[in-house]
Amino acid sequence: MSMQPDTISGVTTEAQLVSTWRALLERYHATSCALDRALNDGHQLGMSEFEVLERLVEAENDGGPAIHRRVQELATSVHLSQSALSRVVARLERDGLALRVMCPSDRRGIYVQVTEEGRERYAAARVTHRAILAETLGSS
Amino acid sequence: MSMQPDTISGVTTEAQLVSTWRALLERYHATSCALDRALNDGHQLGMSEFEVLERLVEAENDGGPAIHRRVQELATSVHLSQSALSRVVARLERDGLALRVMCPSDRRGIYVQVTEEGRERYAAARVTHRAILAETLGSS
DNA sequence: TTGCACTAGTTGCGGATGCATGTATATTGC
DNA sequence: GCAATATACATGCATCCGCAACTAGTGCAA
Repeated sequence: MSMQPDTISGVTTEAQLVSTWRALLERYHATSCALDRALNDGHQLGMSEFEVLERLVEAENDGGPAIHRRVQELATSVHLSQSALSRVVARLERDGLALRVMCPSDRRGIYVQVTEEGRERYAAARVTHRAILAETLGSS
Repeated sequence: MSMQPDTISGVTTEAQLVSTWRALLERYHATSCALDRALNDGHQLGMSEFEVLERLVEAENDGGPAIHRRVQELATSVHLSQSALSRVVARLERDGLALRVMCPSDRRGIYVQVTEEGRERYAAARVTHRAILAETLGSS
């Protein structure tokens, strides 16, 4: 019965919006489920852990071996709350994949540094990660 | 040092795949966070609850007022595990938005039926939902 | 210096999810 | 008809997440 969605102008239709959103959800869930399962099964790594490791390794490659990352900076980059990121880092540290280093200039801040084991674990997981992306996103 | 990504052919580059995936994550998180907050604040509804209500209402509109949905069917439709969906339905029922009806032909199965209050709550939330989609996905 | 507001990160807590399992019902093979 | 197997949903449990509160450190101002 009710009011039709705004189909008249060239502006995005409500129905189009919804179908875009559903497609986005579909792709997101398919990919993240496959990723999470593959990373967990093959590398004992959650998606969040992988994403954080990737940022740490990228930062190292970009800026030389001594560049680390601030916790907050990492949080926005991987779309997690600060508290969630704090715990991801705690898990990485517990598993020997990263290190918390006190920032000397501001003793509240923490630098997060990937360890050698972290680099190796990431390198291995990266192959799996890219393969899943190719499988799942390639056939979009 | 290492091997370059497969940049040669017209096939999707690894780097393209990753940037596609990151963009997807960005859009997903931005939209789902905004949605979840708006639905919670304005309508006491989680995203999962909203999605399930939407499926129930759609089923009613498609097939007349007596059509319900199987739990498992709903689960795949909203990208939740069967157990998660069982609990979503439990919450909807607790809040008076849906009803579990025993399926007479197969007494293991249950039909989920939206209540009048559920329809009203959905109708109100729908406006918010579409507005957020327009804001967040429109400016893609 | 001392007081106060602000920032960085951590932690208590409640909620949502997936996996494995449990319970009840249906179906199949004999 | 009956045992074995499969299906549909519910539940115990562990994990992860966000919010709010907390701790520690910084900076500014009187």
